[in-house]
Amino acid sequence: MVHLDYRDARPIYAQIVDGYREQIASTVLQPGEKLPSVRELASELAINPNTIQRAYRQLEAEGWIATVAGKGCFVCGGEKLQEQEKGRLLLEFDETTAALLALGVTRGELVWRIEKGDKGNA
Amino acid sequence: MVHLDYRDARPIYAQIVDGYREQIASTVLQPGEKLPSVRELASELAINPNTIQRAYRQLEAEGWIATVAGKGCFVCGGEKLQEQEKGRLLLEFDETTAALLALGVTRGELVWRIEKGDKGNA
Amino acid sequence: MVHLDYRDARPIYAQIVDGYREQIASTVLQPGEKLPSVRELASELAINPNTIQRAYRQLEAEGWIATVAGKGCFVCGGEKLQEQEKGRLLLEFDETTAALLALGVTRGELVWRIEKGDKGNA
Amino acid sequence: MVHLDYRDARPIYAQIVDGYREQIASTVLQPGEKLPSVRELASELAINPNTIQRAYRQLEAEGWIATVAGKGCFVCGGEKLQEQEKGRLLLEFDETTAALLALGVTRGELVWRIEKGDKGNA
DNA sequence: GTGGTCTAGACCACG
DNA sequence: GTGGTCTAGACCACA
Repeated sequence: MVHLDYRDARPIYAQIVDGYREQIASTVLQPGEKLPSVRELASELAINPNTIQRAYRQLEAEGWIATVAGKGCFVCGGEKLQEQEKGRLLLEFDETTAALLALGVTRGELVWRIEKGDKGNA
Repeated sequence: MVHLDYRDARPIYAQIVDGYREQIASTVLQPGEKLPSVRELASELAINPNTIQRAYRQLEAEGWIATVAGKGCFVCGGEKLQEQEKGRLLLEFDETTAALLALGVTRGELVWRIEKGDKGNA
Repeated sequence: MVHLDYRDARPIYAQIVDGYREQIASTVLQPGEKLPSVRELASELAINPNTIQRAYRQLEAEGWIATVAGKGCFVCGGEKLQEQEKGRLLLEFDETTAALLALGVTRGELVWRIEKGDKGNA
Repeated sequence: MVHLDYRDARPIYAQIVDGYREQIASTVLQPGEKLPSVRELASELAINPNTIQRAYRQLEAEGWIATVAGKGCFVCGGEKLQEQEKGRLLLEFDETTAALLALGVTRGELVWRIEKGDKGNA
């Protein structure tokens, strides 16, 4: 499922796209898995089916999912996409790191923040 | 100065806000320093003065600058704001880190990316 | 609705902000209630939609309302905001009280002014 | 003296006017007392003499001070003005009280806030 | 000269 | 139809 926030600056359809993109990229949703149908998700989120459809259309255009007429939408097995997403995130990682260093945060503190989750996340 | 990218999804005024926020947060712009006047920056960037004014208004609302009518806009000396910004960046750092780990990037690689700049920035 | 006074020193947008802030703080406007649309209010008050939009933007920045693009602006359920507003008013109350005492008004008279409305408001 | 705050929304001259008005109304400055000269105050506050002059002009127009050419500016003995100011403050007091009651503050708490300063201020 | 306000009207994204 | 952005240009108060 996806979490909607009406106070978020992003339009609803974009929140859905972002939500699924992240879940697919991180393999929370496995390749081949079926997404909820347009009507189903629309009624669950209490929003217009058109909005869902637009989100699915974009996810398909980006290659994250494939829609099979009459059957539903399924997660693609996209290694290339994961690579692309990884590249984007690494860039963001480097930028954030640089900004934090400029603010006086030490490399040691950043390393510590990476290591600290070690116990909980395997 | 600030770099505008018309292909960027963010509206112009937001690009200006983000640009100056970053420069102030990283002390590239020192407290007390004067920002270009509304009209000046507008003509340099070839956009409407209203757009600049909107950006400056938001920077003031966020506490980054103080605007003195008839004199100009000046960078605030904001330790508190830097703390705030640092918190925001650390949050982003953690989120990006989590997403990368979920994608199979190892902690070691992230740590390496942090250390690698060590020679250049000391 | 909001009352505009062109003889007021405050700019129009500020009068609108103050008017709605007061109504929301005093729960005359209940959380979830919809504010008039930008164009609607603009035509009712016979002023430019941009001016309304600026007022709404500020109300949102202060956390009083949430605006949903394409749907409208809605009053937030803000207990925290009411607390904030209460603090602001108490400060103003103390300052006014101090000034009146300095002018020779007795504490008894001020207390009387507070009690006098007792019949009407329970 | 008067306290200036460049981050205050009010223009500088207005801050000066408000500051002196308050001090005269509360008899911190006694009738007949001499105000600092335009040049003197201007250099103390490190602002343009024109700004001081404008403030003094307005204070004179409102009847709080009288300027004697070649001698200086002096506080008027203005009972009528104090009455006027008292009326304005009482109105503000009533409005603030009403707003606080609407927010659920009890009359008892307001009365307490009035009485509490009783020891310190005689 | 500075910033602040406001108008008039355009175009866009969203639902 | 909704709000969001931007332009063009006016007038004002202030320093």
